[in-house]
Amino acid sequence: MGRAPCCDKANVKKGPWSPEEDAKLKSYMEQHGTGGNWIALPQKIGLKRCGKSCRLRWLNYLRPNIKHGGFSEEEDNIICSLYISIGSRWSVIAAQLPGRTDNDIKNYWNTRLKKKLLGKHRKEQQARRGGNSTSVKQLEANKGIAVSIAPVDSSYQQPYWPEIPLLTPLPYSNQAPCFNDHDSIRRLLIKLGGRFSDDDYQPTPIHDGLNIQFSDATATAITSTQQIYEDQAKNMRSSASAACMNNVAINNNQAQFAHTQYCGGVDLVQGQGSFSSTLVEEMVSSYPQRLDGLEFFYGVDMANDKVGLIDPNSASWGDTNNSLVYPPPVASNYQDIPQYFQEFRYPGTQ
DNA sequence: AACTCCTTCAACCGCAGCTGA
DNA sequence: ATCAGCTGCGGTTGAAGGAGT
Repeated sequence: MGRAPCCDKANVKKGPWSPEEDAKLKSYMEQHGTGGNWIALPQKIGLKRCGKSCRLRWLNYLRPNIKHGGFSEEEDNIICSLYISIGSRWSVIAAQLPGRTDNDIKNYWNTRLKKKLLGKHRKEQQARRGGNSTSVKQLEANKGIAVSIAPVDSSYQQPYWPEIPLLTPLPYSNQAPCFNDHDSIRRLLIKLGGRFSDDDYQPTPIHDGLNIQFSDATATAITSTQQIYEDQAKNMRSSASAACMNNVAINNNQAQFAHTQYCGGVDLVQGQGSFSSTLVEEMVSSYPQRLDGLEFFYGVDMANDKVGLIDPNSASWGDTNNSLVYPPPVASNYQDIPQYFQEFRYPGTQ
């Protein structure tokens, strides 16, 4: 016996919404709100729609202050930076962009930003490697297992490590991090949906424990890439970018590989939230201004627009209402926007 | 003009998590 | 502790329109 359907599929209208339906829903929502029950709402207002469909229509289209299209460069930077940091958690990303919906951002990323980024990245790799790069199609074909495959032969040169793109320091980022206790960080990360190990640095082959079968060549390349990360991390332990690589490359023993990440200039696979909490703590306490997009570690209470300790048990980062009512801090100048993204957005201007 | 291919984006679907009984 | 109902999320689909031939 399967799960009971949320509505009577046979008597439910699908497809595009008519202006009349929009008007009904909008008018009801403005007067009454959901009444705490989306499922019952369509019946109340005489719509032959699934409750989920009503919710989606309201959140993505009818809700006040929704912006469509026309993403600014600032928004591009924020989206890219957050995607790099946290992956495809569109609701969290949307919460950083007032008036934007997760659906919009997701569409924008999938149809435009990703292509631009990959295209740009490939170009640069080709330029650097004389055309020996992983193609976009290959990356896509790997179904989220996108790893820039470095040649493993003896002539292999130092890999290309551009700076991790950095957001302009946020207004509150010069504050001392509030999450300086191990458990708070860990609980918040769990709240955000990750799984985290208490184990500290434990070098583990990047492909260990994965439910993914790599070809020998790919596995070799991943191992090789991991070695590069480890070497880089050892050499650059003092930078957040090294810590990022270190995290991603090493602490994947519990990983559920869900996201294709672009980090540190290399497309790589990031375990879903399997950061070492100690490393996170180290990053937070030592290099707060370099935690791209991870400003939630800084303890900003968005709901009250103040810096302070968020109760990790009550913080709700997916709350789109907050994003509308309390605009998040946004970079206000471009002097620190990474050259990479400037070039990516305005090719050939530098 | 007609056709095909590509891009965009609104909407759908299924799953996971939360909550209350 | 378990279960059912509901919500929220992210991946995917498909219609519509634009671009190219």
